[in-house]
Amino acid sequence: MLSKRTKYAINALVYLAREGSDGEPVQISRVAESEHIPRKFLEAILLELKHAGMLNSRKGKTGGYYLQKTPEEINIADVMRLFDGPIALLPCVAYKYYERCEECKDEETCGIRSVFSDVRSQTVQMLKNATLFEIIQRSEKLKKETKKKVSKK
Amino acid sequence: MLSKRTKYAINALVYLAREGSDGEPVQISRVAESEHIPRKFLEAILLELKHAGMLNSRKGKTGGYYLQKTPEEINIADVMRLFDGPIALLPCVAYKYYERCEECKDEETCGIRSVFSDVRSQTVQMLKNATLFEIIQRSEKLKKETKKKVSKK
DNA sequence: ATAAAATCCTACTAATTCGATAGGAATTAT
DNA sequence: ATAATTCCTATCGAATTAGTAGGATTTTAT
Repeated sequence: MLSKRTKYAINALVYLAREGSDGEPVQISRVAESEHIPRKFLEAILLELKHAGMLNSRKGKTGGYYLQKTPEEINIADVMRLFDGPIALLPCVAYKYYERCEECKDEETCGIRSVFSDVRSQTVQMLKNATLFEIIQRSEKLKKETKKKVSKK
Repeated sequence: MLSKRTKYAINALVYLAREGSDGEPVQISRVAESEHIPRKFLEAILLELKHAGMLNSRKGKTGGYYLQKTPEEINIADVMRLFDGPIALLPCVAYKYYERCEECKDEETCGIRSVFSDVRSQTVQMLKNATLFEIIQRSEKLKKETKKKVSKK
């Protein structure tokens, strides 16, 4: 399961992609209140997203956070890796975080590894495609469908 | 990432599927040594697999563990759920372990949920197909391919 | 200049989970 | 009987997670 850090990060990013589309910075406390995230905790999360190059900030009185990249460029895979580490379920099939399985006899012919390698590929592909843009699009599509349902009743 | 419990469980199950194909029980210590799993830790794991109906055991002098189901019937999804809980990355898209996301405003139109719902479906499908039988088959196929490579050199 | 308001940074903490061990009870073949 | 095995409960140390505290730093507005 995703850690709360990652969940909060995704929600904050989506919020910033929506609210801060004019380029004006949004204050931490606004994001925290709107998305129901503990203020101080969010502070640390946004800072880490900034260090990772996804966000930028302005300090001081009119300060706040805003996207450093476009919503098309920021994807869930990168956010997950940042906070939760590898997406792979086994270290021996991880890409950035590769590590040999201690107990493994022959990595090349391991059937378990073969299975989890496939799972990783599929998952990473889907999460790379899941950009902030894609998420917002999906949600808008779902809202339209809900409206239809309601008006039919 | 998988917990060590789950990794050990999968390795032990594959071992039992291979070694215990005659139906004779295999001792814990044999599995532990062969798969490099701490003996006492493995004891608890096998017991849990028994309680879940995947293994059975014989007590006493000639005792040990053996598969309760066929290798085609035991799959990785069930093993993972047993030790690590839900396969879903968000509680709101889990099947057996469903829980609402506290901070979520509208589950029905949540773009994040939509993405992770797709990821879950794909992952579960792959892991359900990953039976002990499938794993052993894959490993044998890989061994053949390795032989070819070696003999070519 | 100064005060106000924001981000930035370090350190700490309580609770939970994880991996593993210890010790003995129950069971069974010889 | 006894030897060898599974079964069961309790415990432990280390790591991780979620969150808090407090103040340093930076910037704007007056």
